[in-house]
Amino acid sequence: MDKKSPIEITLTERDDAVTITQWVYQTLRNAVMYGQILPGRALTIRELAGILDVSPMPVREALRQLAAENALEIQGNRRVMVPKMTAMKFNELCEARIAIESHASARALPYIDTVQLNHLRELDSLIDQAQEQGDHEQISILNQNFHRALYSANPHQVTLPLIESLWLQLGPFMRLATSKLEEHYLIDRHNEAMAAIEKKDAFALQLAITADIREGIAFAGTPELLQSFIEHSGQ
Amino acid sequence: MDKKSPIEITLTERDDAVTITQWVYQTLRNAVMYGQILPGRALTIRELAGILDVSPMPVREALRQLAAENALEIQGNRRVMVPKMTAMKFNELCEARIAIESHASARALPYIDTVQLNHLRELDSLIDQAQEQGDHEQISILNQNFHRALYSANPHQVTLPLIESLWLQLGPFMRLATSKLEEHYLIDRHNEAMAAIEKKDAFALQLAITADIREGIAFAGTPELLQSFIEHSGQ
DNA sequence: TTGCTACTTTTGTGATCACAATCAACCACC
DNA sequence: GGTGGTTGATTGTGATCACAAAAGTAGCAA
Repeated sequence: MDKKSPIEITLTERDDAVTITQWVYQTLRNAVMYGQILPGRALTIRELAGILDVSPMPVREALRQLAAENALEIQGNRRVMVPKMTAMKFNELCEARIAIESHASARALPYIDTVQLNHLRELDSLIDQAQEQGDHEQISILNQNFHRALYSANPHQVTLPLIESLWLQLGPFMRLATSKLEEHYLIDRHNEAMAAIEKKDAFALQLAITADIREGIAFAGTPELLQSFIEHSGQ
Repeated sequence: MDKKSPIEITLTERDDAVTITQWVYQTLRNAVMYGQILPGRALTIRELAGILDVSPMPVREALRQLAAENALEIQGNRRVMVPKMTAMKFNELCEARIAIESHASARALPYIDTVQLNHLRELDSLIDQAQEQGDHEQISILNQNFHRALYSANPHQVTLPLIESLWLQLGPFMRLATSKLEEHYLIDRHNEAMAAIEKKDAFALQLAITADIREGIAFAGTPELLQSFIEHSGQ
């Protein structure tokens, strides 16, 4: 069963209020996002079903859903795997993030009221705390929450699912990157974003978001890290 | 069985080389895109399976896949339906199209060689022909092909799936709109786009794409049409 | 007529099974 | 020893079944 590289998936408690398919979906999604599944590693339904201790059926549905979100790739031989990364693709994903997220931030700005502003402030201070403690795991999660909260202020939001798809595709490689830039992430662009929000300055907000994204992944764009992406992707 | 409004889905020949799930997926996707399924209409797996004359299993998978692409909406009571449209949401979708597609066009520009340029020219002339014949069905399809061909020139393309998701969400309402603006769609922005491509002028290309999208849906933004969207959506 | 309750039906979920396509190991043959 | 074909195991696909939750319906009471 473990002829190929073994898969270590962190299992969470299964809530009975949630369908098995949803639980499997979330579990696999996290495994992809946290880079627990090597890109290029072929996944089989029955193997995952065995690991997660469920029947193959929920796994099938979860895999198909993740494939539809571009988190997984269905090869012609109808095998499923985490897509391999290339330097160019990584760059395209980052630029796409910037284009869509800066747009989403500007579109959300008019809807931000004091309640949401306070929520953002709260997240911002939590990020500062995590930064002091050097908890990069937490920083990454809180940073996502910050962005999500910002875009979600728009009640007619339609781009968030697209953005989440991009996050999912970048996920495993972002983590690889952020673990190495610990000391580089100095400037807190969120403060700039907060200031722009308070001034209702859409352009400044877009600049802050763009800078935040670009700096968060800039060091992942160095040749040696990009090379390591490809090596990891090559299985 | 037909207590609710009946569903008329155009059935295509099923190719044996293709899995049933894929066929069901394409069939349902077209049905959504062409507005054959009324927004708000609750869909049941068994009903669709009966219409398509397949077992419930492929329908389940196809529905889940379409839901992951935001073509369908899974309600809390785990019922599935085509999402209802609102004026604000329609506007958000259009602006998202402009943001992403203009970005995608600029990103594709450097990769367009003479072969792809000729392909685009061919599509452009086909659109002109269809326009002379007043075949709006064909115009709509060819227009999509034109955009898709343009963005796909980028070999590291990552935004096309996101764009297709937006098209899918706008699909049924776009058709409602384009049927009414027959005489309005006069200026062929594709010629401008072609000129920008030949000059390798990214900014001009973005402007042309933006104008093409905005004009194609501008008349759908009139209050009365938006009202009709909501009425149709209200089932 | 209106509101609630109990019952019946329908529906989504998930497990199991059958089958054809695919993959992997193996062996014969050049 | 390397190569091509063959057999056995594995896999995805799709059908069928069982079950609990949800929706719909009928009946009764106010």
